[in-house]
Amino acid sequence: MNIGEAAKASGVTAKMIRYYEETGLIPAPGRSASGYRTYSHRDIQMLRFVRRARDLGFAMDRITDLLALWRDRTRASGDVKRLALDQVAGLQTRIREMQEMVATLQTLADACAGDHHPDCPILADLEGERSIVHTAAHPNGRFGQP
Amino acid sequence: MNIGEAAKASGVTAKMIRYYEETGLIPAPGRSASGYRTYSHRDIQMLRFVRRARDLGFAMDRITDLLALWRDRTRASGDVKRLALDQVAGLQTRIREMQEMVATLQTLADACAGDHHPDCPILADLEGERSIVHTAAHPNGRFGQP
DNA sequence: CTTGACCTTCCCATGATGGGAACCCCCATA
DNA sequence: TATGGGGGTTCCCATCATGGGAAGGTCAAG
Repeated sequence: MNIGEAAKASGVTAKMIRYYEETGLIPAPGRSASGYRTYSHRDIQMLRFVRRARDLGFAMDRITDLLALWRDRTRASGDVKRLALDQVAGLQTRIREMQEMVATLQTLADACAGDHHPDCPILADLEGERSIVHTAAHPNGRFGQP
Repeated sequence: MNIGEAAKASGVTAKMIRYYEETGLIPAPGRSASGYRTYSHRDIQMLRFVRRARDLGFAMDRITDLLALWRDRTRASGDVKRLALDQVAGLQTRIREMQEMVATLQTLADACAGDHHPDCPILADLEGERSIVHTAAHPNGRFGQP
């Protein structure tokens, strides 16, 4: 299977497949005589695996861990489950942060007439000395991994 | 006010203040004789504004719009409110996506013994032909703006 | 043999942020 | 007055996951 077919079969673009290989997330596949990458059924499984893990919001380094467990026939399912539950916890944290944003925005919007007049509590709050905006610490980048 | 004080007063790092200026989000401030940037009270208000808007998850180009309305004394508060409610809608979409991920992960984790045995429905699902993972289209990047 | 669809590598860009180097400026204190 | 420390300035590089595109090689069908 060439990279294009592998991409179609796995849902990972050819570009991304090469990138994952370059960064060591996945091993380099075999090559045809003319230098084309060739992918086995197992490789497709692996690519699908990565794709799905991404769809669950896992960061790349977590996927590295998941793949290691996937390949390890002597793994403990408890290790996999822990990664999954950690991910749940991380997602829930970010969900909570966004829900706070929604609540704040909704409060501000409720206080705003929303007509043709210029007076606007939303802008007033954003510019002011004191504000209801929860100016939390966002340690990793902005909102976490994805 | 030099950039360091402006940073402290606004909660935006000096690095970010320069970056916002470079990208045109905020206008270039005055300079002292020796080339130091000097910030007025109004500038501090503006930086705080940007900071808070970021804390509410607004993308930079939306903040550009918000700043334009902020400066425009003939704005209609309805325009501001619309931006706020759009942001609420966007956040809610992303929240829903993440809640789906949580639900999927939780389902998989519940099916996993989580013991020392290698058998793991989580890994099995991720690698398999069919999966319960909702492989949605994530058009903008991964999970939307921030 | 040509054509078009594929593959290869290489470089560049994104958005928001941080790190750091090399250099300049200002003020207080010895 | 000299010096030191804590500012400031610009410039470059890195991140993370992804896409775009150029320049050139390969393959299969017509």
